Amino acid sequence: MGMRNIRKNRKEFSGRPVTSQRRLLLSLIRKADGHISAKELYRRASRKNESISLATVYRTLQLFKELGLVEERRLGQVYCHYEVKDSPDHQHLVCRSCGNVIDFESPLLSKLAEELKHEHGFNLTKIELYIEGYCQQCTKEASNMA
Amino acid sequence: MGMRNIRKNRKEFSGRPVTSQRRLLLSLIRKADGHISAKELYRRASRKNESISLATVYRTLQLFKELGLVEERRLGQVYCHYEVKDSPDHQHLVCRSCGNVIDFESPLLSKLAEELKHEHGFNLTKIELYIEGYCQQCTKEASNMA
DNA sequence: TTAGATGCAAATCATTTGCAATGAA
DNA sequence: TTCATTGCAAATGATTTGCATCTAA
Repeated sequence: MGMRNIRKNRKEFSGRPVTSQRRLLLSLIRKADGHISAKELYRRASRKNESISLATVYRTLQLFKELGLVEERRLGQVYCHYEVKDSPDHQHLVCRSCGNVIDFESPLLSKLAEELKHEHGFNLTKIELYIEGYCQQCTKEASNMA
Repeated sequence: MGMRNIRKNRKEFSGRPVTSQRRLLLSLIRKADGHISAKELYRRASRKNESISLATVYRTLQLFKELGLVEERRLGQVYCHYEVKDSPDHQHLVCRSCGNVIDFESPLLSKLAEELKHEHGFNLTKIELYIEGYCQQCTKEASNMA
């Protein structure tokens, strides 16, 4: 008895020790709506575990990246957001006014990736779009004020 | 007499004082091959003006951005590069192995911008691509080693 | 038992800011 | 003269790291 649990634990982080912090952080990332910053993840984790440190959050995020569990994205010009890796390929629109992040996807991006491979012989490992602008809502509000 | 010079100076930075630091920095950015980091700009400026400070470099870059003279781009995950604004629309490929930055342009990107406007009502002010991978050279070298 | 993880504090690194001194107009 | 700019040093904010202590296996 107990066999199944041991196996399961061993696998969860590819043989790396399963700690309560790692379990907590992974579940919070999965619960997060799409993407979450290290700081916000730390805030939420602190509610469940008062003594968890920011360093652990960063180290765990690093580990999750290496294990391919999460994806790191730089949104805006300052800090990173993290999201569960198996979420479908998509990009983000960051509204300069309300700060909301809107997800979208487009087949044009994979076409672009193909183009780069063929025309420049580049072997792509990552392709991200960084976009700024005003969302529909904020664009409307601005034009009403004018 | 002198009228022309005064006019010219007034215009150069839209009425803001023309200092030797600003002149130096602008000329160095224009001489730079496409893009340059704040740090490297500071290094080059220091050769001509020993006492120039990094703070001035950052403040001047900030001003140039506001005046629309340069464009700020985040390359890699850490720091920014700056480039003269009237350079044609293009994007960068950052090689993960040799670190070289390769410029390229593609009409697909403006198509994508159009798509976003129509499908999400987004009013775009900036669209950038962030790409990582291995350049042709490094890809070849890696496969020779295998 | 022991390699690897954690918490804490201090360290980095890019960028920003307060302030007194300086310089352009 | 006067207001903006500069240099310097200290402050920020995100992220990383050294180290002594814990803990999963």
